[in-house]
Amino acid sequence: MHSFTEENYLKAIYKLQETNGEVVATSALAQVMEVHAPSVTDMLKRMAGKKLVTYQKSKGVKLTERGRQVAVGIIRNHRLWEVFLVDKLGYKWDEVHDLAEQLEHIHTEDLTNKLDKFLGFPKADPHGDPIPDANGVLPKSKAVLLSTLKVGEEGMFTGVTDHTPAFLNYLDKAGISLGNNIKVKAIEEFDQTYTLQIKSNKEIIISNKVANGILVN
Amino acid sequence: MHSFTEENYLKAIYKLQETNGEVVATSALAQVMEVHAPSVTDMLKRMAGKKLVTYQKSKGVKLTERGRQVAVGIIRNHRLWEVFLVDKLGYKWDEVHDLAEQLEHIHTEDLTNKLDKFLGFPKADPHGDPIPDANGVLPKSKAVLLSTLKVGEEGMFTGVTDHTPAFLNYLDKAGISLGNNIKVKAIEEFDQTYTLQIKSNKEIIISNKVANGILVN
DNA sequence: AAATTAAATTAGATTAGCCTAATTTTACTT
DNA sequence: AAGTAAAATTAGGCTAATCTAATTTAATTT
Repeated sequence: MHSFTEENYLKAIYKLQETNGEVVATSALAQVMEVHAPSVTDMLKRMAGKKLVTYQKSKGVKLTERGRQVAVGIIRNHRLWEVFLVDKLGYKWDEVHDLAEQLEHIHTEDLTNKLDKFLGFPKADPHGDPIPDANGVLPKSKAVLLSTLKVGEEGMFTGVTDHTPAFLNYLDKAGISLGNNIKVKAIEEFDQTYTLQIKSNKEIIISNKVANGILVN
Repeated sequence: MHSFTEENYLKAIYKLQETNGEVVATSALAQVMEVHAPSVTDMLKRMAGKKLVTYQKSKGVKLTERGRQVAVGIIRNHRLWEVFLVDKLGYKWDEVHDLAEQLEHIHTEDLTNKLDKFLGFPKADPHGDPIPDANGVLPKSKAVLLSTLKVGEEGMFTGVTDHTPAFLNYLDKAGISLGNNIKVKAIEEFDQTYTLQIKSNKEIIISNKVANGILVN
């Protein structure tokens, strides 16, 4: 139906629209897709021809409704495959991204829905990212960065903003796992470090960088 | 590593070598790959450059050892994914081929082996085709065509030579399933039809065409 | 062995997706 | 408002994988 490349552009545009606002710049896309700007311009023209995006020369791109549907479908598929890889095949959460990047492009509606059922209709992937439902609806999360909590406040660790293996590994080593309750015991003004209490027992100190990678509810 | 296209050529060459002898002709490949002959010539040159095949102008192709390893790896992966689709996701045996054609190209050694383990190290795919082991060894089958049996002889239904959905559906409808014991009760000389006894109870009549699609052991 | 037919190759194009270099458009300063 | 910097586009090329038309090589028939 659509090439892997087109699907990757759609996904990238979708994510940029989510985080950086409605209209996406050529340069931003070029950076995310790791190609040079003229390649993006080329591709956007082709995709506009297929009604996947609306593109105005030098004015950036937006997804059409159809483009959004495809993008969300890919994301749904990606996250379901991640659950499969972790829950069924025994991969660790920091190992699945690249494989899921490939598997996500193998999707018929039927396959995705059967996989969803097989996995028990999971609501989030191994990193806590919500899985869109079969209609392309993505539940709005009201999770906030751990770094926005004040001393004494607490929340449940429900997701990460940093998906790099390095960060995920750090969390493993620090003993911070999805679902844990995290309470901010202290914030050191001097160097912006946080003292946390995890699961009402152990206490640890993390940097601001780490606190910015953790989402709590 | 290798493109999907290269992998498909390797698989096609492998299968043609198995059935039609050591050396594969350009025209045979063109037919299987559903492309025109000059495309094959082109591709063979590229693949010879990568040491995946040995190719002599106008003399046909053979796989190199490396080419064979890759081809068998793809077949292993294809068959494991078919088992997954049928056993885990609930697909029927006539529905999985096209999906597995895509999934087969997503393969790291690790993924394939984890999938193998998850599926319980199956020895055959849903059509009875043997699954190569992790070292690329494919068990030699001594199955024979049902059409070669004489009256009174019997065997266990262990595979098909015709993988089309139409044929597989016919077998479903006729109540002939993998693993069934099949005994030839009679062969009608006039029109080459076979009267079979399935699982020591029901008796059915099949055509020669069907008898040529069934492998027994 | 010559002639014919069939198979394979070469030559020259096409498309998707990418590139670099040059140019144009937009945005930002002063 | 003019000048500069940054962003985007056009122009022209490249590669993988395909095509058609023309040619060459191999196989088969007389």
